[in-house]
Amino acid sequence: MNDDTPWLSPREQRSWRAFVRLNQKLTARLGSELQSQSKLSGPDFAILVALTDEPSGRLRFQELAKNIDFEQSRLSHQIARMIKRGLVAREECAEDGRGAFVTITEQGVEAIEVAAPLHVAAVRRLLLDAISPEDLDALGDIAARVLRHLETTP
Amino acid sequence: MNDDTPWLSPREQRSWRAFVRLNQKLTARLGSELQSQSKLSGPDFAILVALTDEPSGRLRFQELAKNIDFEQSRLSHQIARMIKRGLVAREECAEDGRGAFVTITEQGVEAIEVAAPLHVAAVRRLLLDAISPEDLDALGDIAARVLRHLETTP
DNA sequence: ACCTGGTCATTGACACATCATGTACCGTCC
DNA sequence: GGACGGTACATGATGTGTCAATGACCAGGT
Repeated sequence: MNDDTPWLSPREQRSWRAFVRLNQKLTARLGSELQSQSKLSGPDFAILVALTDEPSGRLRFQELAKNIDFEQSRLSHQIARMIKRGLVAREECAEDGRGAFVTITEQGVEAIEVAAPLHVAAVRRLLLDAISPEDLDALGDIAARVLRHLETTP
Repeated sequence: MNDDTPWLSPREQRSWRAFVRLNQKLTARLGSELQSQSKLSGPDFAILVALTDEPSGRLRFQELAKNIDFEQSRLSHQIARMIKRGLVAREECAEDGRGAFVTITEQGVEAIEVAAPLHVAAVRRLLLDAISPEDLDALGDIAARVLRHLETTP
C-alpha cells in the first residue's frame, strides 16, 4: 500500500472498524432472530410496520417508499414477493390510473403482531442492555449529526 | 399494536432509529462511491484488503473467512465471482487436499491500490469530518462494548 | 485396511438490492 | 384533441447473502 495515502490513524481506525463490525453483527443478529421467530425478513418488517402505522392500513407506493427510504424498484420487487406470501395486497387507485395502493392483509397483521414485540425485545437485549441511557443518547446525537452531514455532502 | 408490548420509549426510539438510518445511508453511500470510482463492491474491497495485508498475498479460505467475518459459503460464492473478473485466483493446497488458497492477482493489486485511498477519503469526508475526535472515540468505545456484549449474549 | 466423525470447500435454491429499461397513464400546451 | 414531457410502477439482468445439502479429504480408532 502506498505510504503517502491519507490512511486512517490507528485511533481513527479502531473506532471505525468497531463501528463497521457492530453494524454488520447487529443487523445480522436482528435479522436472523426476526427470521427464525416470525418468518419475516427485515424489509418485510419495515413494510408491515409502515402499513400498520397508517390507520387505513394502506399506502401508495411512492409514499411507502419515502417513509421507509426504499427505492421505487426495490419496493416493487419486495412487494411482489410479499404478495406471493399473502402478507400484503395491491389495490388499484381510482383517482390515478397509474398508481396503486399497498394494503396489509389479515395475515400480514397477524405476522407483524407476533414479530414486533419479539423484535423490540431483541433490540433491547442485544443493544440497549449493553449500554447506559446516556450512551444511547450520545449515540443518537452522533448519528443524527452525521445524518445531517450526509444530506449536505456530495 | 398491543399496548402491553414492551415498546421502546420515545427517547430510546429516537436514538435507535437514528442509528439504524445512519448505518443504512452510510453503507449505501460508501458502497456506491466505491463502485463508481473503482468498480469494486464492498465485499470485493474487504477481500482484497485482507489479501494485501498478507505478505504472501494469499490466504486459506478458512482464515480469510475468519479475518473478514464472512461465512464460508458466502466467501465461496464471492470468490467465484471475483475469479471470473480476474481479481483473485485459487491455488490448490499441497498439505491439505481439501483446502485451497485464495491469491490476489496483478489486476487485483492494481484495483485495490486505486480504491483504497478513495475509500479512506470517503470515510473521512462522510463520517470523520462530521464529528469531533472525542465523539469518534466515544463511538468506538460504545461499539466495542456492544460487540463484547453480543459475544456473550444468546 | 476400513469405518467414522469432523473439517474444508462447493453447489443449488431462493431472498434481496440495484441498474437500466419498459409501459401506462397524467397534465399541459399548442 | 393530439403530441409531449413527466410521473407511477413493473420488469429483467446481474451481483450479493443465506441456508441446506453435498463431496472430498483428514485423523484416529478398531
